[in-house]
Amino acid sequence: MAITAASSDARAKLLSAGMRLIRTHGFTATTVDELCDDARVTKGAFFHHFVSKEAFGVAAAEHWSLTTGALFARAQYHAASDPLDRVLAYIDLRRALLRGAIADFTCVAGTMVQDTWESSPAIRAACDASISEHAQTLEADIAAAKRKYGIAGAWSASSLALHTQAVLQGAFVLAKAKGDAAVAIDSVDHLRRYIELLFKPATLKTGRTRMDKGRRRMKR
Amino acid sequence: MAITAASSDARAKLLSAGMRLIRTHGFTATTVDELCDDARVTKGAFFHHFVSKEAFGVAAAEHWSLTTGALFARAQYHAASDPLDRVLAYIDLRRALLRGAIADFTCVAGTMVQDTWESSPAIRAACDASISEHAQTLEADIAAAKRKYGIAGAWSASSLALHTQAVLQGAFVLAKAKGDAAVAIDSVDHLRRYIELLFKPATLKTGRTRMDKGRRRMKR
DNA sequence: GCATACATACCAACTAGTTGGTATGTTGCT
DNA sequence: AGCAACATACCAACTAGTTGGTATGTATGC
Repeated sequence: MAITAASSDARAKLLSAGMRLIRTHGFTATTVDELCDDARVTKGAFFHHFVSKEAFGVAAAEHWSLTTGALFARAQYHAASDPLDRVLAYIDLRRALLRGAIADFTCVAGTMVQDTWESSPAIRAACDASISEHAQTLEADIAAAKRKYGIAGAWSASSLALHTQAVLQGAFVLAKAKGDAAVAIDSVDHLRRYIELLFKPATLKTGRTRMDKGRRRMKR
Repeated sequence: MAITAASSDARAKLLSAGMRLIRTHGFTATTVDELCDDARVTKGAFFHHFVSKEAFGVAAAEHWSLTTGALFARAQYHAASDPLDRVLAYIDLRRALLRGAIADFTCVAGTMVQDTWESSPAIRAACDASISEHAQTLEADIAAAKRKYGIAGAWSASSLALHTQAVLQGAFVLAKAKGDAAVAIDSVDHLRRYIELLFKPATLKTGRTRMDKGRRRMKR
C-alpha cells in the first residue's frame, strides 16, 4: 500500500469526522451523508476509499486504536520505576482525561460495538481488538506489580486489566445517561481505591505509603 | 393513565418486542416496522399507542424500570439481616444472571442511552431514571453497612451504588465486544472483591469471616 | 352513537450504494 | 526528453429500497 504524495486527504478527513460522529450518535445512527458533509467530501470519495459503510466502521476502529495507542504510548505514566506506580498513574491519567464535553472523552470502540456487535462480526472483532489490545498494555505492569509485592490473589493480571476497561466503559455509559462526567470520575476513583486495596497489605510491609496520593476532589 | 379492561394487548406486545430488539440492535437501529412485525401488530396500532418512536423509547425505558424493579424487589437477597450481606447477595445475584445469550442479560436502559443521549433528552432522562433509581435501591443497604461497621472512607454510599451499575454496564459492553459473558463475570468478581476489601478491616474486628464465601469459578 | 382499538394503504424524506465521468499523477518504453 | 498506458483520487447525479409518520377506514363494546 505505497503511500503516495497526497495520499488521500479525504480518507483522513472521513476517519476524523467518524471519530466525532460515532461518539455522539453511535455507528448505525451516523449516516454516510452526514460523514461526508462533516468531512467536506463527496459520497463518491467515501465509496472510493471504503467499499461499504461496514468497512468504514472497521477502519474507524483501527484508526481509533492507532491514535489512542500512540497517545498512551507517549504518555509519561510509564516513567515510574515501580510497576504499581505505573498502573496507578495510568488510572490517574484516565481520570484526568474525563474533562470537557462527553463526546470528547468517550470511547469510539466501546460506543460502536454497542450497536454493531450483533449485526457486524467484522466491526465487533475490530472493536474487541481495540479494547483488548489497549488492556494488554496494562497487563505487563499489573503482572510485574503482582510479582514484586508477592500478591497471590485469585485474580489474574489480564482480568484486572480488562476490569479497568469495563469500569471506564461503564463510567462512560453513566456519564451519557446523566449528561455529566462527575459520575464517571467517581467510578474511576473507586477503581483506583480497589487497586490500592488489592496491593495494600504488601506495600505496607515494604514500608510504602501510597494511599491518597493523587487523590483529588471527592463529591457528595 | 387509567388502565382499561383489556388495556391494549398491542401496547404490551410492542413493549415486549422492544425489550428484545433494543437489546440486540440498540434503539436507533430498531425500526418501527421491525417492532410491529415482531409484535405481530400493524403500524396503525403502533402509532395509536405511541405518538412517535421517541415516545415509544421513553415508554420502553419506563417499562424496563417497572419489570426489573419488580424482579429485584421480590428477590431473596433482601432477606439477610446484615446489610453488608445484602449488598454482597445483590452482587451474587447480578453475577448469577450473566447466563445464556448476551441479549438476554444486558440492560435496555444502558443500551438505549448510548445512541440517544445526544439526540433525545426525553429518552436520556428516562434511561438515567431507570439506572439511578435501581442504584438507589442499593444505597440504603450500603449506608447501613457503613454505619454498622463504622466505615468512614472518602466515598459515599450513593457513589458506590452508582459504581456497581457502572461496572455492570461496562461488563455488558465488554461481553458484547467479546461475544462472551465470561469477561463480564470476571468483572463482577472484581467488584465483589472490592466491596469485601472496603469492609474487610471492620468485619475482621467484629470477628466476621466472609471472604471467599460465595466465590465460584475464577477463570484464567 | 360515540369512543377505543385497531387495520390498510400510502407518502415524503432519507438511506446506502452506483454510475459515468474528470483531473492529476506515475510508470515504462523509446 | 517525451509520450502512451495506467492508476489514483475524487465528483455530481442518480437509484432502489427503507424510514418514521399519516390519512382514512372498520369492528367492537358501552
